[in-house]
Amino acid sequence: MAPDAQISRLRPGRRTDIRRENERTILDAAEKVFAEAGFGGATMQLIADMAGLPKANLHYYFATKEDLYRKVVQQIFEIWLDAAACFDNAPGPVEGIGAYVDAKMDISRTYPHGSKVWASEVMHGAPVIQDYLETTLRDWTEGRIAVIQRWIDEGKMAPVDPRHLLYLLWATTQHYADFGHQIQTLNNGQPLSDRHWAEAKASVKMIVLRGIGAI
Amino acid sequence: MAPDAQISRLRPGRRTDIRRENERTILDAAEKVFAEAGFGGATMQLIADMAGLPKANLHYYFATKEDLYRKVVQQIFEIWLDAAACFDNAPGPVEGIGAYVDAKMDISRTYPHGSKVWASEVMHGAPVIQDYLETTLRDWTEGRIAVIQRWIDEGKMAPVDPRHLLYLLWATTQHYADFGHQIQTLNNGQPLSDRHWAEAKASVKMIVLRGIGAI
DNA sequence: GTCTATATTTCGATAGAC
DNA sequence: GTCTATCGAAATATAGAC
Repeated sequence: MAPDAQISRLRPGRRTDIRRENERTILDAAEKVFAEAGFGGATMQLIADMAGLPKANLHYYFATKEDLYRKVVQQIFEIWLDAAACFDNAPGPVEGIGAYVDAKMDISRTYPHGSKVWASEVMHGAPVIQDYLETTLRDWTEGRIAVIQRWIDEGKMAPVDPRHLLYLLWATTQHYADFGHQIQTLNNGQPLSDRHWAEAKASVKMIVLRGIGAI
Repeated sequence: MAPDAQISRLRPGRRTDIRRENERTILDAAEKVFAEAGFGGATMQLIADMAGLPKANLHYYFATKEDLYRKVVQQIFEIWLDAAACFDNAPGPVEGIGAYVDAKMDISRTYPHGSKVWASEVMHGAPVIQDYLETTLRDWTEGRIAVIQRWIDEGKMAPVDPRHLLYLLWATTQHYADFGHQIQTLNNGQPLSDRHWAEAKASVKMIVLRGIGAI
């Protein structure tokens, strides 16, 4: 009897664990390669090498290159949605938008690859996740616009267009991930330090919160 | 004698005109295809079809796919540099930054493809134009930081970090080009109208100029 | 300077032994 | 579940007639 079969009987969840582990390894490698090369520039061979697996194994876990790509895009989108919780239930813009900027900036630092894959997908016309834009993202946006409008009506901030304020927040926070290479080059080739990131967060919050008349 | 040779002798500049015309046609087509498909996703065949020329002609005017791509990236970079003129010689941030936002927003509307190609190039680590980042862009940035710092010292605006202010301006203005598809989707699938663009400009300028304490 | 035909390479995907 | 070998399609680039 093969050793694998023995272990499989001793630990019934082993087979599922292997699947989950390998899928995680492949997804992480894919996120990096898709971000660095784009969908067209990425090759299954590159992803396989990055994951340390034979190319055929990728096709065993993900039927096609597009399936794998779709999973990568979904990941970053869910991370952003989760981070938006701090936006709601906030008493006013200082707390709500301040916390949202902090969360988005942390994500840009932690998941720069995912942010780039999303940006690339949208830039190319969202061929894979157009339905997300039209349903989940649209609903989320309308909900946050309502919150901002309420703050305006309550006199907690100046009457700026909530939609363009959201665009400014998305653009600025994601810029630190998507254009991270440019920022690093302008920082003498060095990655931003903890202090740099803290300054970036503070600068963005200062300009935005004062810009909307909240402080 | 072939008709071409006749014309060539009657109008000595004809041959150069044909070259310039064809190069322009190919560059325009390439900009669009590179923006929509990325470098890896773009094919010489797609660009040739878009330009209405046989694929072999592209290789006659541009030796390789990468040569053609490099020219496209250089184009948008020069357009942005030209637009920065309004930044200098301005008496203060209201005029200088206000004009810069207007100019960058106009470019985002007029050259959305070029902006996307640039974004894609930087996101992938600037493999082709890294030297531009380290020379021209770095010099340009340092110069504008000095201008902003002078405005701060003269009490014309609040003491915000000039570097992060520039990043916010770049991110926000280019967002309307790079994420134009997302913005259009959130605008009920309709492109932004003249009125929409005017509102976007006004919103950005209002938030930024008030955010830096200039108004 | 133009264009058809093709050489050469590379990629996504699969077959089939283990 | 793993991995080697390979197929068929598609891409870049070029050769050579016109």
